[in-house]
Amino acid sequence: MENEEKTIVTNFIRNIIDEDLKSGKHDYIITRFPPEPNGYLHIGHAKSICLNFGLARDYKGRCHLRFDDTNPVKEDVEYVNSIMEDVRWLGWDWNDKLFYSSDYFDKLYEYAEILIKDGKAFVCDLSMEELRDYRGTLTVPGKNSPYRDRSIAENLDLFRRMKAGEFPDGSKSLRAKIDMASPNLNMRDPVIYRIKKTDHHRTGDSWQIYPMYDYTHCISDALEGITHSICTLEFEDHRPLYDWFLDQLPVPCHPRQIEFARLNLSYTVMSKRLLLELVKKGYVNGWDDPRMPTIAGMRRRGFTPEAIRDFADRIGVAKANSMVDYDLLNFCVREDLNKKALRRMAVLNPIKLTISNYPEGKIEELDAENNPEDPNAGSRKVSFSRNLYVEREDFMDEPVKGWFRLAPGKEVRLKHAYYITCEKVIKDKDDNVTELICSYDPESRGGWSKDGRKVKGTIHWVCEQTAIPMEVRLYEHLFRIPDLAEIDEGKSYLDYLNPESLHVNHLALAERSLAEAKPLEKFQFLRLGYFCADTCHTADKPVFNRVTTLRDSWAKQQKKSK
RNA sequence: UGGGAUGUCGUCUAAUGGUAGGACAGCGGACUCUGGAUCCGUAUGUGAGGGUUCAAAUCCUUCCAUCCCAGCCA
Repeated sequence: MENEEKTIVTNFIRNIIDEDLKSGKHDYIITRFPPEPNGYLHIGHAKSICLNFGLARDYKGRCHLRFDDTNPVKEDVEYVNSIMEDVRWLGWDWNDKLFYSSDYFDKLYEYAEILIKDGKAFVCDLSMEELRDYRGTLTVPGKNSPYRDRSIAENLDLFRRMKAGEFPDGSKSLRAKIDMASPNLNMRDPVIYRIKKTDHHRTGDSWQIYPMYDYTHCISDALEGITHSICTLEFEDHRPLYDWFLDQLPVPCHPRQIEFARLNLSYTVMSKRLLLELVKKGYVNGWDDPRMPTIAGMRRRGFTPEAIRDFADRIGVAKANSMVDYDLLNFCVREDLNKKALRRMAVLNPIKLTISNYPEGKIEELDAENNPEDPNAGSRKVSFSRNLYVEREDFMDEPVKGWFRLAPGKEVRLKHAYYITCEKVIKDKDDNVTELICSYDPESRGGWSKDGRKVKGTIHWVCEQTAIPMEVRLYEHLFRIPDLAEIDEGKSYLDYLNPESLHVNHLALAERSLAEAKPLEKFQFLRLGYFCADTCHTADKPVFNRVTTLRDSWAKQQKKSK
């Protein structure tokens, strides 16, 4: 990924790193991406991944992949695997720096005993409900636990017995002894170990107690020698606790936690909980549904890693909460796919077109360039005959001002083929247009004429004899409103799901070569947009997903004049 | 009404006391065998008030708005 010919835009984290390097605080940097394996990665994670791995790349440091797996009831190897696949697909490499917080369970336990021996942690018998009462509220201070003053020996004994599995889930916890009156709730004697008699996906049944995030994360960072521990804004209040643990314990170093604003994208949600609900309740077809903002979904939709990385660069990194316009994502894929995607012709809503003066039974092979943006992409043959299909929307019986596509008496160019003129419109008894009879100019083969006559409109087409039917899935935003944080009183985000988010089209016809597409291969269907062969695509049953449309200045103009 | 943060074009983001800049979106135009791409041009912004200074987005001050925190989740 060295060749990303991008000018690096600075941000406040890079400024901090620059200072740390300049002052000699660090000679190199180590970052980490620490997902919890309890769901699939989404575009918001991609922002964090590109930030952390991108920093490591640019500063010639390294970035660890660490699974933050301290809560076995929510976590699963399925997620571990999907996360590794997605990070790799995005183009990043953690080399041999793959870790799990569970790798540190022994060390974490030892440290906990140190805290106890130093009188900085105690075993508490309060139930969850009691603990809530004792914690106080945002405005009133908490009260000390009645178990706060147990002797060190008793704490040690109880903690060891917790570990040995002598007590039921939830009956006891190990808590840090900090300050129940702290205005920061996180400092009110936070729980650091809880009893969970649940098997862990890596450690099996060897643990009956599991450490909490706040305790685990800072120590894991320190053990790995992380220099800059980058997380999202909601952990800002946790930083004093992050620092507190590291100050109490004989850890090898003290990483600096830096918080940035997570990504919000318009017309979608970015919460693992909500995404899980969409999957579980069947509002979408799995984590890789092309409408999902998951990496897996976007991959299947046809987004490229390059486009996503470019997007991550463009949105920048800051501390202010923000909402990024989905159009920026569209821009990024279009820009990438414009350079790479081979052009093909397909008709989504076909109408029959017959060329009256073209010999019956004749089929000729015409040259068609594969990508005007890339001379090396070469060309292909497309077959042409008397019987064609064109896009129904490219014909207008009574054309509006500025229309330069097909209309009665009008001449247009069939892309790569001939000039044709619409001579006759055939309609059924309900006045629906069923067929267009046209004439062609044999002198215009290839799509131009010697007399230099101007033909403004160019439309795409397919040949009836050789076209193949296919299924095309067209997508719109998953939700009807841009900001799901702004929903009406008493409504759920589910009430804002867009019922139109998926259109399945079975009418579409494509030029023959598209049958040979490989799953996940991307094309530009001329004048229609970028399309990606679905994971279930086969030559016998071609299925394409629309990644995004092309820019359409005609449609925009029409919308405006309406 | 506790604590922590954040406010710069419509959106995202730079500017570290010295000309408020870029990108997307928008608008206008050129060009075009994709109404695509490309190229050119253009409008729009420092939350508000006060203060310091030759000079303030930046420093001080008073407001205002928004977000986060009361899991044995991360």
